[in-house]
Amino acid sequence: MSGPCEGDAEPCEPRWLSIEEQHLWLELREFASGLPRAIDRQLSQDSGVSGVEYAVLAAVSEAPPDGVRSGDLAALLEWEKSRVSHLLRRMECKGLVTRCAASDDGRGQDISLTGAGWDTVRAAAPGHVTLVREAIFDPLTPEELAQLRVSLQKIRTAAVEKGLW
Amino acid sequence: MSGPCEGDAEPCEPRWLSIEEQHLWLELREFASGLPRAIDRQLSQDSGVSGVEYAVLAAVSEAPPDGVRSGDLAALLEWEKSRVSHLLRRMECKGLVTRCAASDDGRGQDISLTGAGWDTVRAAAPGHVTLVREAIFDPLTPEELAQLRVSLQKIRTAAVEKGLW
DNA sequence: TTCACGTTGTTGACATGTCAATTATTGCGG
DNA sequence: CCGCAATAATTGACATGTCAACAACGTGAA
Repeated sequence: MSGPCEGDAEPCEPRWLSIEEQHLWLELREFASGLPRAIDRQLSQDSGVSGVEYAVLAAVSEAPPDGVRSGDLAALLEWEKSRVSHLLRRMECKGLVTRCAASDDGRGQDISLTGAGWDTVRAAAPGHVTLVREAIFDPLTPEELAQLRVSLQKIRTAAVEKGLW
Repeated sequence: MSGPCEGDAEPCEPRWLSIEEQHLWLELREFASGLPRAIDRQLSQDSGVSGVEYAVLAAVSEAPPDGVRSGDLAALLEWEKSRVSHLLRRMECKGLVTRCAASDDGRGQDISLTGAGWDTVRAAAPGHVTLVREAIFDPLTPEELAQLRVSLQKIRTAAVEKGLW
């Protein structure tokens, strides 16, 4: 990241990262890969579900009781529709969710939690919240938390505006 | 995350997340999944390499010219050894890196960049740095950047201490 | 030397994600 | 009613990551 054309003459337009910037950048990448990994480990060890499975269970559990559309789930989670579809099929095989044809739209599928699905979220939620609290909220002061949220929002907003993200 | 046992009587030990906390948590997860995705898109569109491939190319390019050990690479990137191994095999097939038996240790493999590998990093680096700058460093003030790094470090340190991460 | 053990790295089976079709249905203009 | 573009979701091929087993090599003590 210090730039493989440091000494070049011609197109040295890009402003390479300083040492400080490199450190922050490294920290960000380790965070982005480490956080999902930590969540995954805790959930699979303690509750037998992966992080993505828990995300679906949690999302469906907070939806109206008559079920959610697969597409809405994909939009909510910001995932590919096919990813949701594959995952739902596997979760249906495990008996965590059910898919039944939507009443109003013949194309749609209404997703709901099974009894086992509810049991699993309820069993997994406390440990998950505890992990999140210990890892994120406890180590930082309220001011730091507020600032963190602002910074992340700025980053994401800027990226969306520029077509990245 | 608001807690699926809100009204329970017995084991309501976990401190559920407030609305504010839920928002930050959502922002963090979207960040953790969106950042790698943005990097991946930019790199594959502009340079024909995936984000992970670029990470390896960059890491090897900054190593001593006689090559790096596969294990050191895995440690540096905080990846599984087998992940590095699989990826290196694919990158060798594409002609980006070479693996030759280490001179001192018969088990080791010294990884080096091929000419095409060097060409690829050099071509990809400017666009990559520009993306990082536009997405991360430009939208935030120096104070915000410094605070961001501190916060991320605190989070990671605390998580490592507690055996999470 | 020799043998047990730790280290280095690879492999294969499997879980998961992405992308490009494909299917089925809806809604709408003619 | 018919045709046809848009929508909802699935499917299959493929890329990638994980995990556990394995093979090959080094190291040190008996």
